[in-house]
Amino acid sequence: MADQFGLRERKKAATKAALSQAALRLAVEKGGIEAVTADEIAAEAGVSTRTLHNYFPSKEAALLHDFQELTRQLIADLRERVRHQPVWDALREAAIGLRIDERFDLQELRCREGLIHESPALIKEQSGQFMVLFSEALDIVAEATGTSSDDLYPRLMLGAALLAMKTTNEHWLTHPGGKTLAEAITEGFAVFERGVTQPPNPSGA
Amino acid sequence: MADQFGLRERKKAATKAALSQAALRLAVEKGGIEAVTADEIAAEAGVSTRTLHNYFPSKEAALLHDFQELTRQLIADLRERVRHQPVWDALREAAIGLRIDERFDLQELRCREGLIHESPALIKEQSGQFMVLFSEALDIVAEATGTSSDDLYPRLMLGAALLAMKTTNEHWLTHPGGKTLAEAITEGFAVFERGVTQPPNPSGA
DNA sequence: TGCATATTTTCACCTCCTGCAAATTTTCTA
DNA sequence: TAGAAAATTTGCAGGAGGTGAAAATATGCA
Repeated sequence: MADQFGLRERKKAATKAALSQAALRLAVEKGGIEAVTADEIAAEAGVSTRTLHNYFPSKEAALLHDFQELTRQLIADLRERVRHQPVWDALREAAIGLRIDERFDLQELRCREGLIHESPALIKEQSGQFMVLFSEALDIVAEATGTSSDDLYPRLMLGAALLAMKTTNEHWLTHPGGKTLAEAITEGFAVFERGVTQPPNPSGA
Repeated sequence: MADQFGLRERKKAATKAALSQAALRLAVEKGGIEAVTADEIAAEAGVSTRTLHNYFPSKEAALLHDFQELTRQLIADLRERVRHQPVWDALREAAIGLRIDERFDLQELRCREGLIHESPALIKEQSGQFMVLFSEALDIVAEATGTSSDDLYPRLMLGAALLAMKTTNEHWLTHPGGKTLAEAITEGFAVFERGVTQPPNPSGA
C-alpha cells in the first residue's frame, strides 16, 4: 500500500493499461476476443505471455480492466457516502460520481460494449466481476441499513441499484438521447423508487 | 423436434442427467468443482470425455443443467402468460410456477448453491446463463408491453423480476423461515412493486 | 434382416493458465 | 556510486479444457 505513486507502481499501472489497450485493439481488429490469443495480446503490449497472466487471470479480464478499476472506485466512494447519506441515495450518487461520460472515451466504451455483447466469455467475466462487486457492496449496505447481509431486503436494494447502474450506462452509451448520463442514471434509479409497475414518467424514454 | 419421447431422446436426457449428477456428486465429494476434472465426471457417468463435451460446453454447465432446464420452462411459461396477463404478473407467476420447492430435492439444491457460491467459475457460468435468459425474455417483455427491446424500461422491469426471482429463491433455500417459496417470491416482487426505498412491510424478513 | 441415420469414441491439436526457478530490473543503503 | 536486497519479468514444463474430424458403434425403420 505504500509507494502509491512510486515509479514502480506507475510502471505497473502503465503495463496493465497497455495490456488492456492491446486486448481491445486486437479484439476490435479481429472482430471478437475469441479470435485473439493471449500470446498475441502480450506481444502487442511488448511483454511476455507469462507477464500478462501475472497481471490478469485471463485475456477477458484484461479487456475489462477499466471496469475493474471503476468498481474499486465505486466501492470506495460508497463506503464514504453511507456515512452521511441514506443508502439508496449513496448508491445513486456513487454511480453518478463515477463520471464515466467525462472520464472515458465514448467511442472506446462503445467498442468494448459491442465486444462484450457478442462474446459469451466476456459476458461471463463481466457478470463475475459484478458478483464480486455485489458481495463487497453488500456488506456496506447491510451495515449501513442496520440489517444483516443474510437478509433479503439489502440484497434486493443493492441488486436494483447495480442493475439500474449497469442498464442505464449501457443504454445511454448506445442510445444517447440528448440526456446527460447523470440524468439517465437518475431516471433509472427513479424507476425503482416509484415501483417498477408504475408506468415510466412522461419525459422518460 | 419430432421424436419428443422416442427412446433415443430419452436416452440422451438420461445421459445428460447422469453427467449432471456425476458432476454434482464429485464436486461435493471433493469440496469444489475446480477439484474435479472433466475426465473424472465423464468416467463417473460412464461415457467418454468427448461425449461430456457433446452435451455440455463445460463441466460447470453440466453441474448447472437443472437451471438450464428451468430457464427453458420459464421462457415457455412466460410466453404463454403474457398473452393474457400484465407482464409483471406474468413474470411473478411464471417464477412461482416453476415450483422449485416441490419438484427438486432441497438438499441437493442447497449443495449446488453452496458449490456455486464458492466457485468463481460456477458464478460466471450461472451469470452467463442468466444473461441468455434475460435476452430471450426481453423480446417477450418488450413485445408484450408494446415497447422496443432497445428501451430502458423493459430492461429494468425484467431485470428486477429476474433479480427478485434469483434472490428470493436463494434466500428461501438457505433461510427457510416458515414461509412457502411462493410467498417468499411474492414478497420479493412486492419490494419492487412498492419501490425499493419503501421500508419492507412489517411481516417481511 | 439390412440399410440409413445418429451417437459415441478416439485422436490430434490448440489454447489457457499456473508453478517454479532463473534472469533481469529497480530500489535501497552503506 | 557500488553492491546488496527486493521486486519484476521471463522461459519452461505441464495439467486441464475444449473442438474438429473421421472411425466405430448403436439405433430406428422399411
